[in-house]
Amino acid sequence: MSTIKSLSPQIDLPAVEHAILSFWETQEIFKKTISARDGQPSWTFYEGPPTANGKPGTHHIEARVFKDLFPRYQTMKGNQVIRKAGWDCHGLPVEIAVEKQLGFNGKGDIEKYGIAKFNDQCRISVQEHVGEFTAMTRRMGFWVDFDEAYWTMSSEYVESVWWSLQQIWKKGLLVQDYRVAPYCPRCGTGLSDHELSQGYETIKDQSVYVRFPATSGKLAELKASLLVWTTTPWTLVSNTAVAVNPKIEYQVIEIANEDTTERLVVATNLAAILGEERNVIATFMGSELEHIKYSAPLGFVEIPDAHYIVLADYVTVEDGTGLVHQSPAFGADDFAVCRKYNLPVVNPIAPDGHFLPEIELIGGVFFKDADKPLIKELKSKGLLFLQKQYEHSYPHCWRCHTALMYYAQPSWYIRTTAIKDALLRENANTNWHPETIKTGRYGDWLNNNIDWAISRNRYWGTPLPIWRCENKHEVCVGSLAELGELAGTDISKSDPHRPFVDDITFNCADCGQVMNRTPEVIDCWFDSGAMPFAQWGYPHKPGSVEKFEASYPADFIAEAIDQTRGWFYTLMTIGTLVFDKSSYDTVLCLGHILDKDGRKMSKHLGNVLEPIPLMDQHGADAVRWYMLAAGSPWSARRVGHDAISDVVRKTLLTYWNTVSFFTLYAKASNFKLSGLAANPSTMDRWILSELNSLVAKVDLAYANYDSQEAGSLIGEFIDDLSNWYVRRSRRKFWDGDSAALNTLYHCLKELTLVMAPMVPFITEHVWQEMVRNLEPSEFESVHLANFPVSSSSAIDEKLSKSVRLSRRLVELGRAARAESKVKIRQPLARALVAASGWNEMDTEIRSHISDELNVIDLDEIASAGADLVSISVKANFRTIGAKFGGDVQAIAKSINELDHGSLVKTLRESGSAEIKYGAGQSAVIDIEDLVITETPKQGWSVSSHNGESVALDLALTPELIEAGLVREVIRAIQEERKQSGFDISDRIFVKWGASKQVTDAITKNLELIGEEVLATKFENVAGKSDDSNEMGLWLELAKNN
RNA sequence: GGGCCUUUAGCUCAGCUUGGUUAGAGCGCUUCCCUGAUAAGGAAGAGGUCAGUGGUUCAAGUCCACUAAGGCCCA
Repeated sequence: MSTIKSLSPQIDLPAVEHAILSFWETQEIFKKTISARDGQPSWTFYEGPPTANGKPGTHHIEARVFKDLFPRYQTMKGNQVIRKAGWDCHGLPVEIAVEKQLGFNGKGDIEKYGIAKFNDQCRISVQEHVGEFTAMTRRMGFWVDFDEAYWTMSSEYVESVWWSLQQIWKKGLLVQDYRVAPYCPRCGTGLSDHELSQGYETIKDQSVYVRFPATSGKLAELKASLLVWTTTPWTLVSNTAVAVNPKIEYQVIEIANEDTTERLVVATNLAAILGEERNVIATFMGSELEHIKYSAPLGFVEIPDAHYIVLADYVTVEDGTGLVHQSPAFGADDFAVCRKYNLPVVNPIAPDGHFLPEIELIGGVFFKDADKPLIKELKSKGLLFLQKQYEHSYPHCWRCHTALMYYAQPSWYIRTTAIKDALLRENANTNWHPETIKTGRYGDWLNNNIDWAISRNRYWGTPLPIWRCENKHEVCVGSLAELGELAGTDISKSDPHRPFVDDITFNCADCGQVMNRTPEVIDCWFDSGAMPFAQWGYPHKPGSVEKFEASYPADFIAEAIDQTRGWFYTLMTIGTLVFDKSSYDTVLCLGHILDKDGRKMSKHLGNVLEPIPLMDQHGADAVRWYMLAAGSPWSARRVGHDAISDVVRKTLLTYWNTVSFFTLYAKASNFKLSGLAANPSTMDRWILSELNSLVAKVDLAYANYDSQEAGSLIGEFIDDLSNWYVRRSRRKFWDGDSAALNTLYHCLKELTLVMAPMVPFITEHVWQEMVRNLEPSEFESVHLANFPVSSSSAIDEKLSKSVRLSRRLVELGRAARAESKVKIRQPLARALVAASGWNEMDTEIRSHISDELNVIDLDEIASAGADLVSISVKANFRTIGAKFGGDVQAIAKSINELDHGSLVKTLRESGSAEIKYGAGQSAVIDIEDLVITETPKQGWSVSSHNGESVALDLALTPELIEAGLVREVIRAIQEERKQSGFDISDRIFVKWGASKQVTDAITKNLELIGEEVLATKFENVAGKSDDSNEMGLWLELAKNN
């Protein structure tokens, strides 16, 4: 039998965590948690790969904490949980980081530098940042297998992605089309809608109201000008038409303009913008205006056969003028409308976002910068009617923050609209947390689904594996081997990236022409969405088919809410496209992490909390607990030092100190582990009941992915254990009571197991230092152990209720004490209690109340005699309301007017009473319909709440006063013991002196005092006293072992 | 412009599903108490128009409608 280690209450959590980290590492605990479950059911989790394009931030901890908790829990429940790390390597974010590093400014620079060299730099950059993510991940205790990590840039991953694209292509769902799409002129690429959704920013633009003089038809006869509103003046250069809604009414209105008058055409509902003084000259329906010509606002570009009114249903009268300027190259609606009228698509802007150099005035100017000179030009031409600042949210590139333009361009699409029904079906089968996302944010998104624009005109990404000849014959390739076969060379060891793959050509099987690869790479969101199969190199890599099939779909994924249209979408969509089945069952959708003032963390604001320093200051456990249990995981949460140190003080240290307390007394009494007592005391039964219900409830909470509930249950139990069970059982621990120590040990051990998935470090420390110290044969690590099983027979609801009542009564008694100004150390003769449930209360529980309140007797208030007690009652609205509905107020009034004492007497004797109220009505009530408050009439200090009262008898006798003095003396000696740093089991020699009254009290009670303070020898030193305390008590202590 | 979320003490948040007459907790502050583990624990106090308006109801922080502010998502 090993001796028990006494653990200091002082603990340096971060230091302990570092020790635990190396223990896990050297003993390979993580690997063992997986190999120990060989042959057990598997529980699948997919790691959403972080984009390795920058430093990890505190917000990265959030999702990773959840991604760690549930796998740890499932492992303890006996499942095998494979956790493969992953890295999202491709895409614009990486390219942009490298561009910045190399001082580039656009695609031209990259091509000059060379795509091969550029992509090498991207590869290097990814590897650098992966190191920082690994360090953070390791420090926070997120167990994920880095050795087997998948990299989206690896050949096997790219080939797997190619295979899936080929599947989609074979179904006819991967096609090229021309469309107006959001386009970043700086990055030179289109953006997908889910990328777009990340970059809206509220900006102020100049909106302009411009006159387009009509040149034909009725409007020309009336000498009217169309009044057109736009928030993008730069698109006026390529104005092609003006759209009106055929079903909306328009007016020609004459207004005074300085010395003259002018006539303008606007929608009737929007005429107010022309001011109060206006004359309506004519009224037309939009449909009557079709084909009326107008003179183009700026004549910078030739647009033949254009500049007339077209009809479009999408035009509204919500803002502007009801006349919408059309520039088909820069708006999806415009494009569709102009195509219908066979109008030309004229685009004066180069792919780099600058106006073509030959254009007058604004040639070579960046599109956004052209607004100012164009407005000036319109003004000087007398076309500008009104200019107004307009605040709106406008899409920006999610990485480089350049304002996007809608731009007609060839693009590859995945026809996700074709599988919309399947997506809705899969979503319906998905378990969302929180539930509202399923039909809300995400469901809406699916319902309004549009095709996925998947191609990017960039460099560092999975190349689109499509080869075409000049006759537009197409081949989609599914692997390097397949490509090699077509090209007639072995390229299985080649890099599948640009530029090498671009060089591979072969002849078309149909027409014999040379086939070249289409130059685009794909949206990197496709890469990450393909991870369920691509992480295994499916289906090319040997063994991948089995691994994939065993792990699809995932039981569980978790990310922050911004992934609803990112990873959550691509994962589900690719799964459904390729396998007709979504790739996950349960998804946890977390709120964002904000700074302590509720702002986003960003470098500009300087409010970023660096994750590793944060964890080294407070401990990773504290940060984890905060993320999991403080506030709702679904809503945005504020993180600051105060909130986290609160977790340490309140939860972690209280837990640790209870452990430390146990070891201290276990050691002092040579504790032997002997299991739970056959006949436990009431207090032991109570805490074991609480423990078993804790285990059951936490088990359920974890199974439901509710870490907040688990945290609050654990927090309550720690409080019960430390601040009631231990506090109330202290004397038993001093006495080395084996049953109590065994109970406490059992509670701490199971608590440790229950907490282990949330706070893996401190629980491992307790496991090693306490559990394995007492039970060397226990599991090597707490994380290899099994989750405890709740015994329902140990749960005693009545007892639990009774103890809760006793704690409320103690609270009331303390309040009464404070009120009366009689210190708790001064014993009182008795207290009277009124509370329903009092009669059923166990004597042991009652004794805790009298102990806590330091009263000798505790009685039911009724025993004080009716004449000493005053009774007041209030209607219990909840029950009376349910029975009598609308009459409740009248009944309450009648109850109030009755004699309360006799009403309660009647109810207690006969069980019911008739209340007359209103105009001769009556109601029969029972005792439950009243809230009864009983208080002694005088000479008592009383405190009541919700019908429960505690009254203290304040009368003091000489005996009580003496007992009070003795307790003061004991307390003073204890304090002195503590100051002197004696061990808790040291026996002492007390030299003392005091005032006359106190000397008498001490002399009479030497034996009692000696027992309490472990004094084996006393000496009253004549003439010694200390005036610094009320008792004049002077003490000198020495060891007397 | 549309949708969703939030708004309760100086601060952070419960409570709202199922309406009930003294609206809670933690942090902070003041005063006090208690202490053979504790960085703890306890009591009292100050601090609330439960964002606003209207409605339903005997009764609204809670249900309904509208409004405002903030946030998120979308156009």
